[in-house]
Amino acid sequence: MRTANANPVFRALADPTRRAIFEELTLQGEQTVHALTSYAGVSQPAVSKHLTVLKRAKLVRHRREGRETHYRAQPDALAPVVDWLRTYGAFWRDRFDRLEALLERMDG
Amino acid sequence: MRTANANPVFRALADPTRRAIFEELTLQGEQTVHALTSYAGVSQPAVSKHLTVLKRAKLVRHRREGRETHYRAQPDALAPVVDWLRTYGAFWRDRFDRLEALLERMDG
DNA sequence: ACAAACCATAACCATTTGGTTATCGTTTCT
DNA sequence: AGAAACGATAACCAAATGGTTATGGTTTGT
Repeated sequence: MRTANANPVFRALADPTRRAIFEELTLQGEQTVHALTSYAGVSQPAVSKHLTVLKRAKLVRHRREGRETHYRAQPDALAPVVDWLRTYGAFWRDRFDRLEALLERMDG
Repeated sequence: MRTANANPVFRALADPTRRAIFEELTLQGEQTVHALTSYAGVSQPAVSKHLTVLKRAKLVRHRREGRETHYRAQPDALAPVVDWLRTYGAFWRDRFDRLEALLERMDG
């Protein structure tokens, strides 16, 4: 289960509107496309396209309910980014590693 | 000192060639544009442009030495991404928070 | 002094991206 | 049944992106 392809995730997070949508879903929970549209300040088709990109990165899931589609954040899809930071964010790596060691000792 | 603008950083990390350059600088240390060019598999001007983007995100620093320019990674510029993950990566937030608490107790 | 090496910039190009309006298929409401 | 709401898709467009070759300015080597 080690780190899926990071590229779609980094790509998806590169756009501020997309990040805003993901943030909204994270903070407020599941939302319809309609609700997200009034939040995002762009047209409904634009939101649908952003959601498609987020979907490809597995950062959101959707659930159809009648005529509406409910989207929710899937934050564990951020794992590739966390892994990447652990490997290349030298400044942070030590802290991550110390965390892991400590947690394992605690959990053990 | 809380979290500079995250956008240039996310943008910079969105391109795989740029990530590869940053990774190379992180793992191998300071490098000239020439060295990075043979590593990256694109033309020298392309590398220069990528370095400019990384520079704007403060992910790299450069140092002129005669006719060559040495670049090195500046991984603490990843801080905005880490902060963002702490806020919106709900799945990871607990671990981050536990880390902070533990480290503070240890350092104290 | 001349030539070569190094790197940034300019000029250019094809593709991708993020947005729009228009439309279509469903589902719900009256 | 007919109208309205919801959301995905199509068609389109301007701007941004990532790449190229050409060039120019320094610095180094002969």
